[in-house]
Amino acid sequence: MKLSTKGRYAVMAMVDLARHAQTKPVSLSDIAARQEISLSYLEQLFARLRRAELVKSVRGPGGGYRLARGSAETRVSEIILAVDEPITATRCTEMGQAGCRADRSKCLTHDLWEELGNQIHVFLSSVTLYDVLERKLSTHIAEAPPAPANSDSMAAAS
Amino acid sequence: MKLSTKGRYAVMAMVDLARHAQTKPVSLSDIAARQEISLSYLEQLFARLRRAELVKSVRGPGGGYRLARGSAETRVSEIILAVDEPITATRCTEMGQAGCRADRSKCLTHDLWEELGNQIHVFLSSVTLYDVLERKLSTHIAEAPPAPANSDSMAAAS
DNA sequence: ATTAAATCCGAGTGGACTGGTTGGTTTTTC
DNA sequence: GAAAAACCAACCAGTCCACTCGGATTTAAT
Repeated sequence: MKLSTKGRYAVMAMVDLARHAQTKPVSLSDIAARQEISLSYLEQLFARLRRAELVKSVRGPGGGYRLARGSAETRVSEIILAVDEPITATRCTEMGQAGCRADRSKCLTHDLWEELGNQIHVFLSSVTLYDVLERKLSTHIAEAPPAPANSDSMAAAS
Repeated sequence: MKLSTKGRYAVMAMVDLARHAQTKPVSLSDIAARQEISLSYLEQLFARLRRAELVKSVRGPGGGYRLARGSAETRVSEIILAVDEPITATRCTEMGQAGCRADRSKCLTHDLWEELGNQIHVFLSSVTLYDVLERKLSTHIAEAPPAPANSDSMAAAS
């Protein structure tokens, strides 16, 4: 799973949509204004979200977008996968299959990246739009490992 | 924490170094040949790794690099932080402090990205070079969440 | 002393990706 | 018919990545 700002914009927009979708569909210009994302860029993102069947569109005046499913049934991982198509990892041409399997010593880190991908996916799959809105983040997953030495600084995932 | 291919190259190189550092220091041209990374690019990466005091250099013929600490005392998170300087997250100008704290509704996803950053950091901090070499990845951290709906596809983290 | 192996250093570069713009067209409501 | 909205296709400036090039310094071996 690729993690880029594009995916984050999409999640921001979807959270905004989930928040403001009561009865009427929500127009992209509303989301653009609230989230300070350019309208045309949002259009590109929502074209992908629509193809992934995460949202439904209503055309014409008073139209806009609705969530295809409920906010509690839409997981963050799905949004990111929809806009940020996977892309192949560094060497190992694709995760499980051929390529890297050949020369074992050259891809010692293969398992590491695969496991990291699992971690990220598990986490983002465990969070729905509803969770984000209600601030019910499941912090239950990880508990601090032994981690003996000095604590190095933390930053945003990009 | 930023996740890019640069960080992955650095980890690949450091694992290679840990593997081949017996008595002699390991030259970058050896690592470049084994890992198929350009020598000059490796030089840039190791300049950062040296400044971060993760490796020590020995100049002159027969020289090269050594791990500054043992492979079991060098965590993957440190390597990535050394080469891939953090960079500020999307909106929220920096994680904890000012900026995004002001307009709460605009940054509903703040907590999500912060928690994701925590997850990634915890995982990468729990893995040392020794673990990667010995293939002792600590998969103990995450256990599958409820995850009711269909399982969407998995891919590499980038 | 020379040579050569290696680390160091800084500048530059092609390509990819980001975030956005422009300029439309269709659909639909009023 | 006017206007609001989704749609769509191209294009673009900036940035970063992975890499190259051309050196310089240090030092071991001859």
